[in-house]
Amino acid sequence: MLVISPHVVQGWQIAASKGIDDARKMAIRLDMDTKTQLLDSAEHAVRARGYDGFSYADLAADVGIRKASIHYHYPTKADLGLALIQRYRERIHTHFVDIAETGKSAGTKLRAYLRFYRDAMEDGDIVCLCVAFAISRDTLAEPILNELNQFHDANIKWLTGVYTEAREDMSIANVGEPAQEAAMTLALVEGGHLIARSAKDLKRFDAALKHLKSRIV
Amino acid sequence: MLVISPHVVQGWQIAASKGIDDARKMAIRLDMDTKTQLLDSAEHAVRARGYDGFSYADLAADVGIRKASIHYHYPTKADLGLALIQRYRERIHTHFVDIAETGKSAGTKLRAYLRFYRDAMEDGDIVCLCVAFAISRDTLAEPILNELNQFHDANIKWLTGVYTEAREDMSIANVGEPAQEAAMTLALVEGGHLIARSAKDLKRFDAALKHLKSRIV
DNA sequence: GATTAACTACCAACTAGTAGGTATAATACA
DNA sequence: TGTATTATACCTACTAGTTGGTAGTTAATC
Repeated sequence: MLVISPHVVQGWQIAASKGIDDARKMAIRLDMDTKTQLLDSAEHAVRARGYDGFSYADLAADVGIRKASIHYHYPTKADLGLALIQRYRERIHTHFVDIAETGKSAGTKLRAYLRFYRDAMEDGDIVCLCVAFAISRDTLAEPILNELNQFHDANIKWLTGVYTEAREDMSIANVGEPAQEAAMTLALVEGGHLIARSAKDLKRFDAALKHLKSRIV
Repeated sequence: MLVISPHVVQGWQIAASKGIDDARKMAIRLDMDTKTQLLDSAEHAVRARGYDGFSYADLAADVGIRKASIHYHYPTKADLGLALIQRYRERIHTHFVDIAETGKSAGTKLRAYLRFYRDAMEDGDIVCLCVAFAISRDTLAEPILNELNQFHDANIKWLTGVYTEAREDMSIANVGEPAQEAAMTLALVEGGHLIARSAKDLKRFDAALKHLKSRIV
């Protein structure tokens, strides 16, 4: 059952719905969902230039509405920041579940994790949202900080599970303490993002991860 | 031979010099070298809040001169940024030379490198200058970007040397391709800085590096 | 007398955010 | 079914404060 409310419905879903004429369909499809468009634009901006590196004016120009109208959707920048990281965390959670459900070996799961972080960089010009947020740490509101910590904890927890599994199925070589391996892996992908971004070269990311990848049998 | 020029002389050096009366000595010592004070303050600010997270107003308040006076020493923010990263790179270069000259094993050198990056975090509230700069990458002037790349290259080169040495003296276990190990190590310390900063907890840095450290025999 | 290192007093552009208005759509009700 | 009300999603116009940066002045030192 589809409810026509642009705030929760994706463009492609609207296109598949019935009872409204084609012109209207296209109109909704074209301006899509403003709230989502704002999140998409803001996320790219933060990941490319940092939380202090983008403004409501940039956002307005990118999305095509007036600056003041953004405040209708996200009253303050902190509200927008929170929505940003909440969606980000949900997205990565979904991905974790998807990988876990494949039932493949721990090594294959780790490979999928690393590929996810690599793909997230686009052409090496954006980093993980949490890398960008970490820099602005002490200008951030408490709820955002809370989400930031939960993001890291979720990563560590998931990775610890994978390394624990790897000790049984032997799909990764020389597995040490799973929690330690997890901390190392997270630092490696986030650091990999950073040095790849510095040089604007994805090969740096690959170089940083090659050693770990070679341990996957 | 000491030359009394506040631009290049440290406070403790002036205190040890002769030929100027005590009152003057103290005066120079107290307001130290404004240019250096500005660099120190700016470096801490960038590493704590990012390049876009501090202003000339913050700096002026911290150092105790007026905002406009900063422009006398560093005409533009880009000039200040460049001075910042140049000094940073020189400092780390000196440290590399110091470690190399000890003539100790490759493992001991790597341990010194890791300790240097750990100490640089203070209580987990500042990151490597280049981590902060990487985020603001596309708002940075060309010469700063150049320094940023040179910083990374210097790290990779030095670490590659250490790992090459380690293959001979066997002071690090299971050494793979030195250049790859170097890329991994740099990503690890920079990523370690980030996740430690996110949680404001140095233990995260230690956790991330424990696996690598355990390979040092 | 020139240089150094500071100052006061600006400026234009930009920052997040507010006030109040408008057109359109959804809903409530006679 | 037609009409009034309310909600949505934008708009123009504005504000107070901040940003990096400039112009011109002053006092002390080489």
